[in-house]
Amino acid sequence: MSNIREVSQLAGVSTATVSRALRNPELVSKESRRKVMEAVERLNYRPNMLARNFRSERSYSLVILTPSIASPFYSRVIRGVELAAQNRGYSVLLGDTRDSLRREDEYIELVETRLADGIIQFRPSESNSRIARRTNFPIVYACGCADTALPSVRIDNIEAARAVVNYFLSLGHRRIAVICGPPENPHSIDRLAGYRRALQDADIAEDPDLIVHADDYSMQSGVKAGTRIAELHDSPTALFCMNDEIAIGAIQSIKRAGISVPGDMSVAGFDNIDFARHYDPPLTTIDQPSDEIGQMACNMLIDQIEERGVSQNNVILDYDLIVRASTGPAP
Amino acid sequence: MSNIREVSQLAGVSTATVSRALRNPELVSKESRRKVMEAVERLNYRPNMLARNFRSERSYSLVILTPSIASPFYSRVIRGVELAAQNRGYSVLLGDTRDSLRREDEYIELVETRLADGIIQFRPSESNSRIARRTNFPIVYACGCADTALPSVRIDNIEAARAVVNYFLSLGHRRIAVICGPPENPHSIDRLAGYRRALQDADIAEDPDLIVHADDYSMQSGVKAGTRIAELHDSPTALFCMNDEIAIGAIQSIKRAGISVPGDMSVAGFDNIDFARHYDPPLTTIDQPSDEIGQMACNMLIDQIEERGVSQNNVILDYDLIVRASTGPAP
DNA sequence: CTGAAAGCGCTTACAG
DNA sequence: CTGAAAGCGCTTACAG
Repeated sequence: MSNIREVSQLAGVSTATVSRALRNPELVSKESRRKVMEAVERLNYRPNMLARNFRSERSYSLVILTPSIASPFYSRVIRGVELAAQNRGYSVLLGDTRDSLRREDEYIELVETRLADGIIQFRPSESNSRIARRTNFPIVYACGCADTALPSVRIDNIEAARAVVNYFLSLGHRRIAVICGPPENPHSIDRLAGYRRALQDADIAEDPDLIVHADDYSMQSGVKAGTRIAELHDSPTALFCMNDEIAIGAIQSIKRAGISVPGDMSVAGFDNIDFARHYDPPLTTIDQPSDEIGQMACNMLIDQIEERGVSQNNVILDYDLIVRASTGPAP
Repeated sequence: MSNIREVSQLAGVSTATVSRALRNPELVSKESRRKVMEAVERLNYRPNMLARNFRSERSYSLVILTPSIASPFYSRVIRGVELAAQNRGYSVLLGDTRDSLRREDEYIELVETRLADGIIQFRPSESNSRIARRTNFPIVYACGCADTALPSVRIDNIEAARAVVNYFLSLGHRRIAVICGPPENPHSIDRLAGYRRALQDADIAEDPDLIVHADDYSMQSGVKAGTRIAELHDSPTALFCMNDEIAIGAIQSIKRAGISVPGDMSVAGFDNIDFARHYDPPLTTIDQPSDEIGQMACNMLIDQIEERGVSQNNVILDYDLIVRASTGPAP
């Protein structure tokens, strides 16, 4: 592998000129530039980025901290991050934490040891997080909730959940159930707040039987929670699930119990994952602008890194209620 | 930020001793170790990995080259890669190529400029690839086909496809259709070969009408291809789809056309993505050991990097035929 | 516009 | 077991 010295010798200039010709061509005469480029070409020289990064004290990479890369929703946000990062010359390091704080800590280490310039955090909660204690590095929260003062990009979960329930109400539903994620999960808390607000505004008393918590946001948990909904004595006519996977699992249980969707019960999800429109029935859901969230979070993070100032932006993007065949008028 | 010199001064030893105490503690006396650790603790010293990597000419990171991270199957393989990488002290750089050769090239640059030590390639075909021309860096193909001489981890696609068709035959089906991916796609080629072999062995003449090519491996393309299957004059009683997304899209079209699955037509997929078991009907499919493929590919790559020898291993893992409710006896 | 030179923070052969 | 010293390949203030 050739280095900058060999290039400078072949080109008959100093290493400084080679460096300038490569990084800041405008600082160098046309003639020098030509000689350097020719030498680079002949030697098939590729700069050693390990040296460059070390010298410039920048890794030009970002860590994505996510509970699971294998989530249909998050993986789309990650694509957005990655696109924006590549456009600005940054690489993306995958930090699949598998919900383990130890693993998360290991990825935060990457920033502390300079292997990454900043973090995009998908986990909505700051509690127990090492990040909560040491926020002296660039970070942006993506897809989070209102509970962070740090820069973030997200939708308004309370309003979006409220929109779903209001839509049910407009169809004449009065007994509306909800399947949340885990009780302490910030998304669950916000979306449940939206559910409650909509019911209150419609003067409908809350029925604790209609509020079910799933163990997590998986289809499997949706199956389990859906079974409980299907077994209710006084059956609801509508069901709001806090993500599409839970909705899909729940519908499976509900159909299996002989309840038709949406004939007997309307079901809505959240996120608008690719599968939503291909399920049977196609799923009414909240569309989050996943790509845009990812790109914006990434650009905000890089701005933060490059200007070395901490912006306190909390960007709230629009969601869309997508109506499909899984919901209909109250029976 | 403190550096190694400050630590050495506080500990009263040389920087060499600090370095050794941190990387090869066994080379250093217990007493020195203690002093160093104490100083590290007091200064909250974190080694500058940018310097360490530069010095040791290693980035300790790998690039994953994938057409899309937002694929339910690949994202699970990626999780496996990431787990194995973290266990061995490597980071994973995301190379979502979006099927663009220009983007793929930019990621290969990372290896050429030392920012990555090797590549895990998911794209099965080598044609048009820069990799095909410059294979002088560590690389492992994951989930590929038989067409590479380079190290790889995969299942036997021909045999797996054959197993699906043989299973259809055992249920009494004789008119068996197939929806492939794009014609030039290596997975399509292999799986179609398996389909053909099974039919030949059963002395069933091939009917070109029953072989349909989808534009890609998406559900949307499955919908389109499924429509063509549903419109066939002499309807098949079984349909093999080359991945689960196509199968899901196809089933949607088929059901919409009034054909019951599996009553009138059995449908099978490939990959066993999470949604397969939650679809309606739950999907018969080929389970690929995604996590194991990812971990093994990663470990093979790191072995290659660290031993600096190119192993020519082609590892072929077992698949499983998972029978669910989307398939049944021929009508 | 250009070059000589210092230096980024480590690691590692070498000598003791 | 330890330290002094060289050096990895760049970048960049400095002087001209």
